[in-house]
Amino acid sequence: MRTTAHAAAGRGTYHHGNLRAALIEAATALLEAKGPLGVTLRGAARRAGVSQTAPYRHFQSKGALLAAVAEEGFRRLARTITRAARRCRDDPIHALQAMAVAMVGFAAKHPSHYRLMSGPAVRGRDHPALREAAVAAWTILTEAVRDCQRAGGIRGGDSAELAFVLWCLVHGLSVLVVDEQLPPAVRQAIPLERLTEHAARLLLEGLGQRH
Amino acid sequence: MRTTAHAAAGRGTYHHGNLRAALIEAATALLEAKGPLGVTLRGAARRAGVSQTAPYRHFQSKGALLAAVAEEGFRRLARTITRAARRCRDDPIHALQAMAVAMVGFAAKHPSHYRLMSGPAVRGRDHPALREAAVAAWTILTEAVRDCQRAGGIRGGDSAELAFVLWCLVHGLSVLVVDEQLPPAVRQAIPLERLTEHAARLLLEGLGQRH
DNA sequence: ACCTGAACACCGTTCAAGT
DNA sequence: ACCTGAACACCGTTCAAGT
Repeated sequence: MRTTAHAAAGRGTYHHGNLRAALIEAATALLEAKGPLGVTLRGAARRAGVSQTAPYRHFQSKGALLAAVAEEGFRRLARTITRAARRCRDDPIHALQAMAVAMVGFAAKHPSHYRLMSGPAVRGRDHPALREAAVAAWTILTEAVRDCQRAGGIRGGDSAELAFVLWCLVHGLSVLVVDEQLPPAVRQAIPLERLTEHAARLLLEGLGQRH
Repeated sequence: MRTTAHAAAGRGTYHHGNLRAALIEAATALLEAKGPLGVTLRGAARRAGVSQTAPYRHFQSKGALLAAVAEEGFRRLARTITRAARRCRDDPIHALQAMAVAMVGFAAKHPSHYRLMSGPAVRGRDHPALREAAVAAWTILTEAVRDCQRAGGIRGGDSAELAFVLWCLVHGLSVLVVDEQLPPAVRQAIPLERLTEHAARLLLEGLGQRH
């Protein structure tokens, strides 16, 4: 934030400011303001107060800048679900459900950012740091599943596999929300939070011990 | 197909050929060949053998053309899952599982097309025909759920709500596949088809009568 | 080491004009 | 009714040049 204010004021020449961080910040602002199609390398440079070609000193391409923005998104997502889980450390199943709700809530609150994170603009294959951040978020969920298994809340077996199914469900809901593709019949009546809880509960019942 | 051949041969002047269909076809070809970012209004026009501005007689904008391509994708998807279900008409639960596998298979086979269908490039809100096609596909799944309920395979209640949860799960998996975001631990060992079956089974157990 | 300016090959879209 | 050509305001990226 401070960096942007600095650039906006136009006092510095940016010759020793942290342009890299400023560009990530500018791109993020563009993303939230104008959506994925509104993010432009030139636009980010303008917003940071530098020439159109300056970004190439810090990012190999537009994709590399977007990857950095997405990476930051995954870090925020990880923080968000961690915080949600901490609030119910006593009941692992409840914690898992809270994480699911928090994740969908994050997507609903930052649709463009979530879209970028899961979009084709940045493929993790080309950006190791991005992939790491994504895996870190995903690992948190896996560990929460393992906690549930230890506590006897859900069946045994490969926790990564079980966590993956939950991830699919929550990610699928998030993406539908972000793309405004919730079927009208569903969207009309049910608040998002209850919808997520409901979906997670159905799955967790499937993951129960009884089967 | 025939239209493209016709255009490629360069014999007609396209003054009465079906340019609209030819453009949809050209855009689809570009999409499959070069991915979502490779689809261009000018490129589609070139491929169809007309000037850059000709498309505007048939589509209000690039978005409208993309919406038409996405619409066709939903129709193909609907056909695909219908066909899959027909092959096991005797067992509704098995049919539902087959539909899930077919849907993920469709996404894996046509990643760019699936991406476009669920992307931000085309919002259903602005394109009623697209929305209709999407709802039609989604309705097929809902009816399959209802069949299961009648047969006693899964619990009662709002079939749209249950179908929606299944849709989230399958769509989430499809999107992860398309975006190449399957966690390494998962992708390494398990073939996609088995993964889908496994995910669907877990959920369907959650949807069972016992709870 | 970091940044600028001009340039290239593209875009989507508009508008006047052609048949 | 349907299409073309020139034009406008943008892109991402490269390259030589500046400090």
